[in-house]
Amino acid sequence: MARTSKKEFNIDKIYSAALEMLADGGFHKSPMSLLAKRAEVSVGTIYLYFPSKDQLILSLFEHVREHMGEWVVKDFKDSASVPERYDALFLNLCHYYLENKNHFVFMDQFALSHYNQSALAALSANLAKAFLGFYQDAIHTHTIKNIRLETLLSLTHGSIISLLKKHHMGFMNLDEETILELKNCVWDGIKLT
Amino acid sequence: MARTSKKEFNIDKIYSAALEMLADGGFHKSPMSLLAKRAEVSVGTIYLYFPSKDQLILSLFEHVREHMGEWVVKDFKDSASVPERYDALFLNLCHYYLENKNHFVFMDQFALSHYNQSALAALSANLAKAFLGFYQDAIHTHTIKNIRLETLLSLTHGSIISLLKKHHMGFMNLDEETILELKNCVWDGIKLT
Amino acid sequence: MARTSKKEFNIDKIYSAALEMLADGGFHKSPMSLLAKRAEVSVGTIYLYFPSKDQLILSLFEHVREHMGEWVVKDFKDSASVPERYDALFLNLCHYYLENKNHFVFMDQFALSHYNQSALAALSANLAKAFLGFYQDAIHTHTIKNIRLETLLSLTHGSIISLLKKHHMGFMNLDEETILELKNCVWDGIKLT
Amino acid sequence: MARTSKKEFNIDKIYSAALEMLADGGFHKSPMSLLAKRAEVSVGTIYLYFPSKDQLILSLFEHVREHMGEWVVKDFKDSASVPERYDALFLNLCHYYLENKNHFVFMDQFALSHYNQSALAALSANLAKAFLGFYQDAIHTHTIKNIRLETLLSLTHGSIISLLKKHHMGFMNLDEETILELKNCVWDGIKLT
DNA sequence: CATGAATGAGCGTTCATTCAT
DNA sequence: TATGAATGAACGCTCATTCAT
Repeated sequence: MARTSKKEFNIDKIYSAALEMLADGGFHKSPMSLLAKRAEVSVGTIYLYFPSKDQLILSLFEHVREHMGEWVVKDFKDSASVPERYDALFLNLCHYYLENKNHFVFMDQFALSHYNQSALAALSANLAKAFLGFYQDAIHTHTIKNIRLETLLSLTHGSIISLLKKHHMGFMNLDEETILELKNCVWDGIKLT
Repeated sequence: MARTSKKEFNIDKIYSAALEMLADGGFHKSPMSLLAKRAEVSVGTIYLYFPSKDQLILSLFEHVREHMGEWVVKDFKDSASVPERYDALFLNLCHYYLENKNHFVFMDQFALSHYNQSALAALSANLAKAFLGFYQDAIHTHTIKNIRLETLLSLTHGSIISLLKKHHMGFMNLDEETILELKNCVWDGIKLT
Repeated sequence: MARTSKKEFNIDKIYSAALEMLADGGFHKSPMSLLAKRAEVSVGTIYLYFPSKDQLILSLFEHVREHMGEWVVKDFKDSASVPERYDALFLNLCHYYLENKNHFVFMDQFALSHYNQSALAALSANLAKAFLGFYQDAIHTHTIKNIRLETLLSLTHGSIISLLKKHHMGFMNLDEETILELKNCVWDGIKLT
Repeated sequence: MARTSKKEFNIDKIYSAALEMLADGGFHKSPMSLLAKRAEVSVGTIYLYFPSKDQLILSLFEHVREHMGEWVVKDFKDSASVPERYDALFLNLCHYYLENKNHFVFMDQFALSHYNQSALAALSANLAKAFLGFYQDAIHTHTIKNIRLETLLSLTHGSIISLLKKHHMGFMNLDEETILELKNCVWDGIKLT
């Protein structure tokens, strides 16, 4: 227990420090030595838990993906109506990215660039399942247009990410009203009559 | 004149080589020595024209922005109707990104991360003017909803970029039909009645 | 007693593992952590018995020297004739090195480079005594030429080591016939008519 | 010419410094940074000429082998008698190793260990040719015993190396008389009648 | 103007050694 | 005693930048 706690504690410190550091300075300007300093462990300790910097990034990606997946589908009910599920997914995603700036910046810059493998790969199993469930029901019940999955994902995720980037980069202040504005526009864009 | 031509010729070779190289391997794996080799100039020559690698990236960003601005508003008429102008902007943007993979990858990975300064900064004066003109007319004539500029930009650019990323990363093949699908959805999302 | 046994048992395991490891990969590629794993003890345990890696090598050298000394002069009789003693020393040495590859590689690569101190230091007290006894008798009885001790040692040991290196490195297969060939040549080279 | 000279000058400085450094401290304790300091060039410069530390060692081995090969067969005449050629090879080899301590230590510790490939690989083409020519003539004219090539090489090289190691490690002082003593013993060991 | 050899700070990674348990 | 997680100095190597030619 003490062992496990210590190990998990260290890994958590490393993850947190990595997210902060990468949000601060990007992949370059983020040497392992600085990460060690920020995480308050030695460089050697990082290599005790991760075989390389690349693997650390990969593990961090999976860590964030899981964290995001759990958070976003919290209170999400498969039995809810399509519009309710759309609202839940859209708003939860926005709020998650809004409240977890470091996660957002990391996912945007690293995970979604060359570590990623497919369109849905950035979503955890939970989240992908919720999204696909919503999508199939919505199409099947003629609630939304029968468009390609990629189009739908780009419409929602793409616009959300774009808006949050503006917010986190300080070009604008993203308030709840604007979030709803975007959500309604996207909904109007995909709904059937 | 001959001098100027030589200089401009070299700078063009450097820009082209940089875009290729960065699309190939990202910012790391792109040393100045390799750029020099690809551009068929010496390292020293690059430093004659650009004071540092960072400044080169910045200049490249402006170069691409201008190029894109000129291309996208080609044949664009301020006097056309709002829907026509929407179609022109949307489709031109899509086609430009589709046919200029290196520009897209560069703008997405580099320009929009550290180097950018404001929401519209990624658009050239030409393009920003065309977009704002369209936007004001569209609002004023009650053709589209009166939403924030940022929301509108994220809806269009954000979803376009998201979809093109999927295409250029090889997760999907983006055909004309899908482009139209996206364009229509976005339009349905922003149009008034 | 049980304590001592445990300690000696551990030290033996460490020595064996070290010889294997060093023969496998040389001094580099032989971290203490790997040694600990191979010896099935913890790193800390090794440092209980040896103050440093260098000291461990030194102790290992002495261990091997003693082992070799005991083995080579087994059945060696000071009362035997000079040629008989020559044969015994020469052949025993060859067979020892032949059958103990790890010892040979270690003595050749490590012990004889930095850690050694004198010409005879590589020989255990036993072996040095046997060799010097043979040498003095042989000179005194005019059985061999009156040459310098170092010349004699280099003739025998040097050529034996050279041949065994070829064998253990896989450049040749050292059979009994070749050993005898070498032994006879050396003998012809040092004997007095 | 100036370019070539500068390059060759640097490479020579690197080779010399490497030989000194390796003789001083072995492969470990010989970091590239120290080599750079000793060679009075920067680390980067070394990597300009050699792709890696291992390749540098390999190139150095070939450099020394060629140098040795040229030196040892200087004044060597294929037409000389077998005993004359034996004397020349034996004594030249001894004198070369005697006067080039760093070369000797390097060849003994590195080249002959795991960078080497075969029994004759440590000899340059020149030297190998001279040696094999001598050997074949000597066997064919019944001047020396018909023994395996490896045995012969180990008798000569092995004993020479062993004796020179004692000298260069400071255990003895190798004078001309002792060299002749060894040469004669080996000759007596291999000659026919 | 143009070159590219030379530089050296800085990187990712290893591993001998320590020490809290 | 015995452990092995933790340490950080030191390594091999890269690459943005400079400057003699």
